[in-house]
Formats: sequence, C-alpha cells, structure tokens
Amino acid sequence: MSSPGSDARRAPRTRVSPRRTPRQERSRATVERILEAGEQVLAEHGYEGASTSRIATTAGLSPGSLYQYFPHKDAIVLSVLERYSDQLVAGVTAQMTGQFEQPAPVIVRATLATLLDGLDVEPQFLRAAIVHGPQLDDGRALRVFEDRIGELVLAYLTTRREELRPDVSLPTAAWMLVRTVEHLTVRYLLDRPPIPRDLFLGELTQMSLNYLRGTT
Amino acid sequence: MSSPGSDARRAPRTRVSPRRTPRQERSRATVERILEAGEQVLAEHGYEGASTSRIATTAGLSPGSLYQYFPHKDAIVLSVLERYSDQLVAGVTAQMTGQFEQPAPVIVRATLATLLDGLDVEPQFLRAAIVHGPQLDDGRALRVFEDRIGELVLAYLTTRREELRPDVSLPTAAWMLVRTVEHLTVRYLLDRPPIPRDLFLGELTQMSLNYLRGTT
Amino acid sequence: MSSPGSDARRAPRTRVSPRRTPRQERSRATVERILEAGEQVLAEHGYEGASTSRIATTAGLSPGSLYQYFPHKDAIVLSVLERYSDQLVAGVTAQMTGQFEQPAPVIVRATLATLLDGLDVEPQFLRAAIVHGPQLDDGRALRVFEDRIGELVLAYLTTRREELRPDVSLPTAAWMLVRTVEHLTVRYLLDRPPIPRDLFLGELTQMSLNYLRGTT
Amino acid sequence: MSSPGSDARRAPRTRVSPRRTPRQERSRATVERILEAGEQVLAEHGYEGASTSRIATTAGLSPGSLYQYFPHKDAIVLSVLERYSDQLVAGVTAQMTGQFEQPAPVIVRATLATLLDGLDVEPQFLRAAIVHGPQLDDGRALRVFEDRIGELVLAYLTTRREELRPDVSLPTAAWMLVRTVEHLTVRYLLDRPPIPRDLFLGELTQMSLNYLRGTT
DNA sequence: AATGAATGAGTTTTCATTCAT
DNA sequence: AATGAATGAAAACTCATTCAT
Repeated sequence: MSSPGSDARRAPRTRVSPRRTPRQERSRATVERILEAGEQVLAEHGYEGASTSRIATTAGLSPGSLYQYFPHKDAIVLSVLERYSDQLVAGVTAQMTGQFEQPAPVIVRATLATLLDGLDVEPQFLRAAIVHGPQLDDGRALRVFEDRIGELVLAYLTTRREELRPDVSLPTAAWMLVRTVEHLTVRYLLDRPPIPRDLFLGELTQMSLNYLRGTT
Repeated sequence: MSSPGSDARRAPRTRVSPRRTPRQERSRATVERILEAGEQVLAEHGYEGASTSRIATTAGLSPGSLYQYFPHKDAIVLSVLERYSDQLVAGVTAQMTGQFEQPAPVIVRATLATLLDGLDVEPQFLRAAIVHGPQLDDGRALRVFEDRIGELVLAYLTTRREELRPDVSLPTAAWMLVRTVEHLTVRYLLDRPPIPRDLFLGELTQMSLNYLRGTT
Repeated sequence: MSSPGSDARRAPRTRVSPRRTPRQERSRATVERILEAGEQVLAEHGYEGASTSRIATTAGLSPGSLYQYFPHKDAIVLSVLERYSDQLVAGVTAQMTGQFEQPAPVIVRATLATLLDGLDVEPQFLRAAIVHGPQLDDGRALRVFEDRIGELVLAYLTTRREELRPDVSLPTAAWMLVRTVEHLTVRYLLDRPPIPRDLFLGELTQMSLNYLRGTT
Repeated sequence: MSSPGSDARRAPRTRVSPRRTPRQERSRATVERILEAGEQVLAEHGYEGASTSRIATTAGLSPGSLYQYFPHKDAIVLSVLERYSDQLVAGVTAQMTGQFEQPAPVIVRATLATLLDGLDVEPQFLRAAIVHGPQLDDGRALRVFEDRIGELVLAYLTTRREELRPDVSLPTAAWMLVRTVEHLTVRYLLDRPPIPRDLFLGELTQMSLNYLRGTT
C-alpha cells in the first residue's frame, strides 16, 4: 500500500519556548499511532472489520486508550479518511497550481495521473473511503474532498472560458467532471478492467476535454 | 438470474443464492413475498436497518422460515437487487432496441432519461444497491447489470463505428460510458445538486456523445 | 429470603413491559424465570451488581434472550419491582378493606404489621427497591405504590373525619403518614435498631394515631 | 462490605478516610479544593455523573493527584458529605441549644425550620447524600449525622420527661423522631408536593409533638 | 507533588442463525 | 413447512485506578 502516512501538516513553529513538553509529544505520537493503525486495519479488514479492539491492538494500545483521543469509533475512521483526503487534495492542487498556461491536454492528463496514483492504495481502504466516507460526519469528509477538487476545476475552467461551449454552466460542468473523474478512477483501480493504464488515462483525458468542447 | 438459484453449494459463502428451487406454487409465492418485503425494508430502513426479523415480519413470516428459501440474509438482499436490476435492464433494453437508426442525440438522451427514471426509487434503496451490491456475492449483481448495459452500448457503438474516433477501443469506450452514466445518474438522484433535470440530461448526453467524437 | 413473588399471580402489565406479549406457555415461563432471576440477583448483589449477564446466567439463559422479552435492563428491574409492589399493595389492601369499623388502634396496628412483614425481604432487595425504584421509569413505580397506599389511607381517614383534628387537610395528612410509615418501616428493617418488633409497631401506631388527634 | 457493588476491580476497602493528615498549608488547601469540587460536581451531575476526572478537572487538578489525598473516589464523596453533615448538625445544634425553656411548639418548629432550610440545597446533591451516603463507609456518615441529631433530641426529651407519655422509651422515641423528621423533610424538598411550606412545617411540628403526648 | 497517559475488566445491547417442537 | 425461542459471539464504550516521568 502506498501509505498515506507521514502527516504533511507541521505545526507552525510560533512557539518561543525551546522546551518541548514530552507529554504533548507523546500524545501526538499516540494519535499518530492510532491513525496509522486505523488506516492499516481499514486496508486489511475494510470498514466492517475495523473494530475498536482491532484498531487498539494494532496500535499497541488498550481499547480504552482510543477514547482518550477520539470520542467514538467513527471519529477515528473519519480522521483517517480526512488525513488521506487532505493529502490527495494537496497532491492534486500542487499538480495543477501555476501550470494553467500549459496546453490543456498536458495539464489535464498530468492531473488525472496524479489522482490515479493518489487513489492507488489498498483496495479495501479505497472501498471503505468511498463507501463509508459519505456516511461519516454527515458526508462532510467526501463532500469537502469533492468541493475542493471542484473549486480547482472551476478555477481552471474559468481561465479557459472562451475555449468552451458557450452554453455550458461552469459549476454544473465542474460537478459533472469531478464526479466522473473520481468515479472512473476508483472503478478502474477497484475492478482492474483489462485496460492499460495509459489508455485509460488517455480516454479519461479525452472525455474530460471533449465534454466541454464547442459543438461543431 | 433472479430466480432462486440452481446452485446448491453449501458451507463457505462463495455463492450467494437461494437455497432451493421452489417447485410448488406456494413456495414461489412465499419467495415472492420475501423479496417484496426485502425491497420494502431496504427502501424504508436501508441496508443497515434491514434485519432478518424485520424482513420476516414484513413478509408475514417467522425469522426461521426465511432460511427455508434463502441460505442467509445476504442472499435475500442479493435477490432483491437482482430483481430490480433485471427490471432496469429490461427497461433500458426496450428503449434502445430497434431504434438504432434514430439520430444519436435523440436515442442517447431518451435512453438516459429511461435510466434516470428507472433509478429514481427510494434513495435508501438506491444507496443500498450501490453501496452494498458490490459486496454481495463478490459483486456479481452489479457486474451483471453493468455488463448487460455494456453489451447494449457496445452493440450501438458498433453500428456507429464510422462516426467515432477511429483510435478508440469500443469495449473500453463502453466500459467508460456505462460507469460514467450510471454513477452520474445515481449521484444526481442521491445528492440532488441544484441542476435542473433537463439540463442534467442535456449535459450527460453531451458528455456521452462528445466523448467519442473525432478529435478535430 | 422471604421471596416476594413466589406467588404466581400475574398483574396486567401496562407500563414498561415485556417486548412482546408472551402467547405461549414457554414464553410465559421464560419471563417468569427472568423475573425470578432478577429478583434473586437483586437480593444477592444489589442493584449495582445486577448485571444483565448475571441475570441471564441465573435464569439459565443467554444474554441475548433477555432482550426477547425486555427492551433493556432497567425494564427487567422495573418489572421485578412492580411485581413486588403489586403484591405489597394487595396485601395491605386486603388487610384494611372491609374492616373500617374496627377500633382504630386495632386496624392501624394490624395494617402496619402487614406492611412490616411485607417489607421484610432481603435487605439488598429492599434497598435496591427504595434507592433505585425512584430512578426507574421516572419514578413511576414507587409513586404508584405510594399513591395506592395513599388512597387507602385517605379513604380510611375520610370515614373517620369527625374524630380528627378539624384543621387538617386530609390529602396532606395522607401524604405525611404514608411516607412516615413507609420510611420508618424500611429503616427499622434495614438498620435493625435495638427496638423490639412489638414496641416498634406500638410506637408507629401511636405516632400515626396521635398525629391526627384533636389538639386538646 | 463498604464497597458498593462488590466489584472486584477495586481494592478491598476497610476504612474510608483521607489517606493522610494534611499537615502543610498547601495540602490543606488542595484537599479543600477537592472537596469544593466534589460538592459542586455532585450538585451539578449527581452521584452517577461524579467521575473522578470531572472532580479533578473542576478542582484544577489531574486525576492522579486526587489519589495523593484520598484513597479512592468514594472517600472524596464521603468527605464531602461529612462536611455537609457537620454544617447541618452545627446549625441545628445552635438552634436548639440554650432554648430548652422556650415553649415546645416554638422550639420544635424553629428547629424543624432550620433543618428544612439546611436541607434545601441542590436536589441532585441532596439525592446523592440520601441515596449513596448509606452505602459509603458502611453508612457511617449518615449514621453519625442521625446519631448527633438524635443526641440533641434525646437531651431535649429528657428535659421534658414529665410531659411525655410515661410508657415511652426515650431512645426509641428519639430514633423514631429523627428519622421521621429527616425523611419527611427530604421528601418534601425532593418531591415538591403541593403543600405550602408553612403548612408542612406546622404538620411536621404537630406530628412530632403529638407523638409523645400522653394518651388521653 | 503533580501529571496525565494508559489500563482493562466490565458493561449493555444486537442480530444472523439454529433447532426443538 | 413453519415456528419463534434461544443462542452467543461480538460490538462500542466507561472509568476508577495506576505508574512512569
């Protein structure tokens, strides 16, 4: 599994105190261990098999300790998914940002490739994220993910406005594109159809570009 | 397919199918009652709330009786989903069949409208089908559905071969199209984005048609 | 233990009651076994020690079976307590009813003796009833008990109206008397002060009678 | 056994009292803070909601620190209750002391009023004291309270010996009176029956006085 | 003295499945 | 065929207490 670990967010070093409290360090580490364990358990046993005791054992903790850091099981799962989602968004954002002048096919394909790689994790984990994410926290996690990607797409489409079908509503187009791309990528990874990766990326790029091309 | 299975294998849950072929009328009727109850319970309470006892009660049976007709709970759910899938496929097939000579935008849009209507059932039911279908019987139900629709699409594409991008692989294109159309339709119904139905159908049609248009 | 509820009389349950009406003898018997077990566990381990698994084991059942008949643990405890309360009220009622013409000291003392005997159960059980009864079902069980006894007392006082202090409010007097008598009896049984039973009954009778005597 | 619930995970309890005499000022202050916090938590959340961590937080301490001053949770609760009981006894004592020559109705009523006011605290706190006090330290706290009040009453009765029923045993009478008065007052405060305060005090006074009046 | 992370046995409850009747 | 009582493993979660720092 290409583990979405190693937390990218480093707390801003505004602290003046040269001394780190070992307490906080330890708590941080424990939270990290729990998230790591949650991710691993999700990847190995899926959402249904991700019991608190399994997570605790994997994290090398007792069941009770989980509840020092998270109010209930789903909060753990949610945190794991959010962490993963944040990473993914960061990756895609990094890919797109500042390359808007590149030729469309280039930037689109590169972005899709980034997404494809980012989603290429343990199938069980991906399935858990896709299937149960929407039910956690009232669907906030997945919605946030799609909204963020949606904003990127919208911003990009806006810069290319004049090349697109004039009749199209940009928000609608973004809505369609984000879900299409997300779902096809996920399905490609989960179902492993007999389509070579390059071909898949090409077709997905084609579909994305053609969708908004002016109708001749 | 939807008929309680011929396959009699027991113990490890490899196959999910009805325990025995009901030969008697009464048995048939009981199976029907169970499926009806299953559908209703799924629609009202979702997959998580679809307990065997709820299904049994709704069917006017005792829990134990369920096991005369189905080897376990998921076999019931699966049968319910298969029944629904069969209906849907039949509807879409009827729509497309014999109208291949109609102008593409017309037939495509009409077909998509049929699908949209067919999927416009109780959200809880749709969600159960989409979310849990793939986990039942190793995803057979959903795969079968998509394969059948895929065959239809493939057949249609074949008749239009010369109008399409020459580089495209038809099976690949069918794979992409089926999943795209299915997912967007489901998401549209479940998430109810602020997109009017007509616009949505138009965009979806556009996306489908444009995807395979020759690259200018 | 002078077990409350060796008696097979079944009071009609309207309140928190078994989850489904036991139609069959076997169900009836099982409910009975659960209540018996609940009573015994309460008597042996008190409310805090009355875990569902202890009750189930004592009843010779598995934990799950409890929930075929009661929606949750406290419903079992409540039923046990109600059964006991019903018995007690019945006993006291039988004692008082139809003997209103007896000399006051006679009937009062006899009634108090009945109550004292009726409350002379396992201390742990009595304590559980007194301490936790008020917290179950919003205190309904204990309130019902006191209200019923209160009605009896009120009825009796009414027949003796002219012998009592004219300034007294009968409902107030009944309220005072019921709680006084109940509490002193319970405390006498739980704390076992060095007061002979006869003396205690005499004093309690005296207190009850004197309370309402006209102030000379 | 003093331990509530015969629960095996607790260490055997013999005596429930502060672990050590706090000699230093700071320790004293900390104990005080803990007791204050305990009282507040009891008043706000009742006995069930009075967790050690809640008490620690309220006291501005860590859970572990509690155990520097008290051997276990119930020792804290017990100390809180004892402190309260001491106050109450002091108040009642002050009220009675030195007024033995006042007319009985006056002093009795005044004393009862003092008691009623003293018990008129947060209902949750009162309930905790009444319900759980008896289970702490084998009921020592409540017993001490009642014994002290009992001594007062006994002393008073002794000074009035010749006005009372000659057959009565003074200790028995004191036992009866103390519990009656205590319980009725508590019930009056907790249940808030529709009886005006003045009437209630009058009736309680009446009951107390009449109880020992010579039988005419 | 103080901290607070960690413990872990124990709680109530659920529900697919079985089997005696 | 049908019943429905019984099962029992598993789940999520709590909290008084301990102990390394």
